[in-house]
Amino acid sequence: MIYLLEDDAGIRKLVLYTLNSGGMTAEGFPAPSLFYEALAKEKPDLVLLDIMLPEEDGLSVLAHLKASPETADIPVIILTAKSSEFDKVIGLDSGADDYMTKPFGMMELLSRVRALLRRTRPVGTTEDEFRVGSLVVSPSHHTVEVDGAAVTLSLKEFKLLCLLLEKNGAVADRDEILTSIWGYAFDGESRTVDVHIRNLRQKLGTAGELIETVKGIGYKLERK
Amino acid sequence: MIYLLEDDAGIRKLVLYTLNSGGMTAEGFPAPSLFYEALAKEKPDLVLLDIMLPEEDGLSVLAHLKASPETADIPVIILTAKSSEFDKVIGLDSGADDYMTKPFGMMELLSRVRALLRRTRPVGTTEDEFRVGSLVVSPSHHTVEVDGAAVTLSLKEFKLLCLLLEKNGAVADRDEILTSIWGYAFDGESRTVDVHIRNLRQKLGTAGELIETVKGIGYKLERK
DNA sequence: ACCCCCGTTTTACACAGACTTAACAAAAAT
DNA sequence: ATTTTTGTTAAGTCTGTGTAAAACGGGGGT
Repeated sequence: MIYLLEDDAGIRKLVLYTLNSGGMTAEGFPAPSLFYEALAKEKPDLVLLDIMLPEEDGLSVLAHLKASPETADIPVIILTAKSSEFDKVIGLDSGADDYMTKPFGMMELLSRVRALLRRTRPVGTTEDEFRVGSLVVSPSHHTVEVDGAAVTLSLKEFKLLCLLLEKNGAVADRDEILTSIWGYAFDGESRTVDVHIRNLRQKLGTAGELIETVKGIGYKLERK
Repeated sequence: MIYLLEDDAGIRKLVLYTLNSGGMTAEGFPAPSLFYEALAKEKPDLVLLDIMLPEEDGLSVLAHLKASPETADIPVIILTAKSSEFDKVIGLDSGADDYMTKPFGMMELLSRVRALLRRTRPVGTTEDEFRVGSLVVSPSHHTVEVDGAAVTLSLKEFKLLCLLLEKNGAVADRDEILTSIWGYAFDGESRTVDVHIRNLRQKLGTAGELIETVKGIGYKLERK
């Protein structure tokens, strides 16, 4: 299911028609309020987001999506009439996965949607679940268990944990962690990463010992 | 490492400068032949590919990349002056991961390159591992084994060992070691390198004997 | 509009271990 | 034998990480 948030009825109709013709199911919303309503009921696999909206700015909607662990993983393609480079960068850095400048062609839209779905949902990968020792993590559900007990993590902590898990035992160096989770390089030194690692280790309890420090490089999570 | 295949020297210089400033290593090639040559030696993490090229069409180069299993996984961003929708679809459907139309801004380029590397990195889990005698070293995991037993090395020791392994039996002279690991040339004489070599040999135990001193030059690690 | 709460970032500092240095011994080269 | 280069040791310095606590900032509730 693909959600489209776009106030222009003409574009909305056209895009929905294109996506449906392409074998996907899509639903359109003219305003954020309706979009949020639908979002509460069912989480889409992908969101097409217009930046210029009546009630609320599209980037604000994006921020909302990324703020909640429930929806942070949903890939987003930004649609915009502004084509200035600044907006593009802002869009990409705020968590969007792709963007398109109006007017865009329907074939290109299909290509990009397909490409993004392909990237985020690799073929037949339903088992999105990491198991390491007593630790069980499900990125799609945003849940973490240690010895069967649920653990609540903040967004950054969760992302950090997922990054380490994805590395499959390899070391994630500080730069990689920063650019991957924070999206940019800190200027000076900062204890930010350490603090989050510490909080993670603490919250994970016994499983926290799985996170190993590699001095001078970064951190890794031993796959056992 | 990022490879850039682009015939325009001005753009090439600009892009390389941007990428390097952004903390990435990049190398540029004006023609496919040189690109292929480099490709045979080292596979890049990402390729920026101009469509309009002298010798060979860029899409043809892309097809070559996708045809070989060795290089099919390398993400590609297409650079083009044409902006027709048709070309975009062609580009994306032929296996490119992203697409930029000239003239593009350098900040946008950085954003896209970073985004793409972020997406593709966890997938291409390159299992790199050196095996020499009883010694097993994995740079990405920062682990060292001798006769099956884990050995803990400090950062400098580990880098030193990796350097020697990468030389594949050839001698690493002191200057090379210093500039490669310490990043500069010492002014006066110092026993720093010797001390680290000694610690390495000691920590590696029996495998320490693999490190040979080449008097007047440096050190080498015999590949068996 | 205000305040509070919580996630996040910053600041500051202690500490362990890594790194460098110096001094001397040993080995190889001349 | 003398010089040059490398090995070894131990001491001192320094860098990077852990940790606590305070500052920050946005969102939700009152």
